[in-house]
Amino acid sequence: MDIRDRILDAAKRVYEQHGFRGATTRLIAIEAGVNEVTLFRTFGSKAALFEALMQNHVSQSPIPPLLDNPQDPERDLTEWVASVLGHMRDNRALIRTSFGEIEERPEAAVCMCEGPNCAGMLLMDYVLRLQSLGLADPDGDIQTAVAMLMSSMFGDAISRDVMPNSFPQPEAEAPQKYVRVFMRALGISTDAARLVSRRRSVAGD
Amino acid sequence: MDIRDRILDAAKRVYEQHGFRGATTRLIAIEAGVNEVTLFRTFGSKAALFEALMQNHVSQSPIPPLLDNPQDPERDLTEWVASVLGHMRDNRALIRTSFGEIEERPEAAVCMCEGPNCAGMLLMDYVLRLQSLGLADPDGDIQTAVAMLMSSMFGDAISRDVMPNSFPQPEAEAPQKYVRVFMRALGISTDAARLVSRRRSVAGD
DNA sequence: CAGAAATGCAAGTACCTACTTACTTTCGTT
DNA sequence: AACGAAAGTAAGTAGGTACTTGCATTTCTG
Repeated sequence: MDIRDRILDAAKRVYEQHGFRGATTRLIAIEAGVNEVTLFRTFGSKAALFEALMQNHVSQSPIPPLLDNPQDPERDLTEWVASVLGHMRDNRALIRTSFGEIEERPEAAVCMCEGPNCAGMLLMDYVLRLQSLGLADPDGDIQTAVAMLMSSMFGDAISRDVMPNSFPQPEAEAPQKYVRVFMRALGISTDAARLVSRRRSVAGD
Repeated sequence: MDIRDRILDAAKRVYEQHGFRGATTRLIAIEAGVNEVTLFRTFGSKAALFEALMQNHVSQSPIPPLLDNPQDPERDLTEWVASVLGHMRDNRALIRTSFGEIEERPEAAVCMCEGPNCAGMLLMDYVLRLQSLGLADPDGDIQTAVAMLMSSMFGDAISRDVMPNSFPQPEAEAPQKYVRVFMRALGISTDAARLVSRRRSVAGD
């Protein structure tokens, strides 16, 4: 592994645990198994290191999988929520730490928001498509429901380990439970889904 | 104002902005308008100061208002959500900062969770009461819906200023919107509410 | 194998940190 | 006016921080 990447990796781990101020160049160098001087020779300064770290993170953060034409909404949504929530959980320490430093270093948090922001728009589009297909109540407050589902994933990802009893159990079934409540709020019933596939197969004949 | 409280107040402000490491005793003393030595004479150490700060915060954090017997669920819930969300918003910097330091100093974050934890239980009780009164669908996933509403408030409080477009607009109407989606997910209709008041008034005759 | 580039090592700079000590000033109470 | 408690002031300690410098060592490359 490249020494640059090794330092970036170490910096991420140390940052997650100690924050920007606590992530001393000495700690990062030790964690990376390199000399502290090498760190400065490679990145120039601590600030530059963290800039590179953030760029690195966004560039290799998987774009949330797009949802193709709705077929089985519950299955599609559950799979999607599981994926997005999984990604958020994997990065919970990073999200928490950068959010905690919003006041001092907003860039990091803003950078962490890009993914969820984009994911929310995808979800919104998907539900609007459902609605225009007549598979969701025409008077449902989609915008609010989407915000709530996104917040549910956000909250689950960063708070579950602190207050586990406040979240759906078991952890693995959370995506399905969130999706079911979400669908119910928007009047997307499983029956409607079946109706569609029937309608589709008829139209396909 | 007592000098102790002045220091505690200043410490809170400085901590919100700079975190534990960044909240130097020097900065706190300047912000409080007292000498740094006075700070140490009053609290003994920086650690003790922050312990006092947290105790102070929980002690003067208003217990979320209890919900009495359900009358107009939408109005009750909206009022309650507005109050809880308002409190969370007021403390968003504190919540974010302490959550960001969970890995290093879990006490602070755990302390911030007490309120929401208790609020969630109150909400759950309320909805269970609605359900037992036949005012909510008997097969609704109350636990999940409550978790989602709590997460929605949490997310709104700490993320709205970073990604305003991802949350219901305008800000002031967010509580009502959250509650309506919540009620819909659990089959608590406004009609049901009217039904009750009618039932009540009949019973009262 | 030779030269160059990358890395390690030891030491040092200038500054910040929590915290202490010794002394002086302010101020309310008697 | 006298006393004592609470506050301020100045200085210092011991350690940590980002970052630099000079030189030895390794490692890669032609």
